[in-house]
Amino acid sequence: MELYITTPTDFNFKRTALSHGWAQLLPFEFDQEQWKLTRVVQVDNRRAVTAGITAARGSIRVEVRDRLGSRAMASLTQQVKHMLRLDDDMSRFYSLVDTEEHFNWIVGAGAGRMLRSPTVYEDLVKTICTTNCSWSLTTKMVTALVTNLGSVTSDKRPGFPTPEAMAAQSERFYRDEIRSGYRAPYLKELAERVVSGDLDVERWLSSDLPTPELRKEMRKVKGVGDYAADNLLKLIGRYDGLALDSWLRARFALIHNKGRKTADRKIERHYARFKEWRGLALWCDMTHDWIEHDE
DNA sequence: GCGTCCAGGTCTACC
DNA sequence: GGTAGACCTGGACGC
Repeated sequence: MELYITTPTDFNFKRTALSHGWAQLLPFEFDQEQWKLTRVVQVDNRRAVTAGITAARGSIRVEVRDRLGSRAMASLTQQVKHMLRLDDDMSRFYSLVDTEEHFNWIVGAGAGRMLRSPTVYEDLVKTICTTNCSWSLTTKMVTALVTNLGSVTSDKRPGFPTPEAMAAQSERFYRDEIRSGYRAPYLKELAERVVSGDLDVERWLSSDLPTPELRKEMRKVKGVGDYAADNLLKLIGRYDGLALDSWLRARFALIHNKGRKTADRKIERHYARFKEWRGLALWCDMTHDWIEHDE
């Protein structure tokens, strides 16, 4: 069965799907030939389904092979909208960048929506798996988590593991099977805190806390430092932080400083005029050429 | 094939 | 508040 979700006029499916590396991490998969995003989605407590997501005229087409009831369909719709950020209001960001020659392509391209997972928990685990390692190791860790612990759909695709499934594993499991190294105790502790109710990371999405305070909350999670917290803030829709990592620093140096190493403060000054949108302005600036032809 | 070096963020101890 | 060293893995490199 299939469903169609109307998209905002400024939405660009390609730019969103490939906004950052998340589409390469299970249980996301991206087929660049067909421009199809595949994602395993947990539609209720018992069932996960595979959703094939493609762009249609003025909407998103979501295809599932399973028959779903109305509640499961509503859950699927809500999660797809969340992942693609269809409810995000980009108008303030667009009005800010539209006045600048170097940035106004963002408006025309409909860029700026960063793909995210259905849950903050998944984004948090994945972010921890991006720290202090190569992208190939991140991919290995996430693949191992999903294939070892994810519940399986009717077409045998594993979803992202629940906090309960992760909390039930030993630290040794995370070291030996997931290859997460020193992150092993962090991942186990995080899952245990979420299961016990000590930590409710989903509430970060609707938190009233000012961003610096929320950032402090995030940094209390073991394994979450400056970069990881800023990255998570971006994924929940707060773009005050730049989330500078080695790739971004090198990329900025290449584009704006003739390849010379650049101090973080100089990068911060470069985007300061975008105020609470500076992290998004930076990200769009650095990924402009990821899509050859915008539509 | 083996050993060594290095990159990559965060944590902890220390000043 | 700032800094140094440890943490751990995989890739690059030299032998």
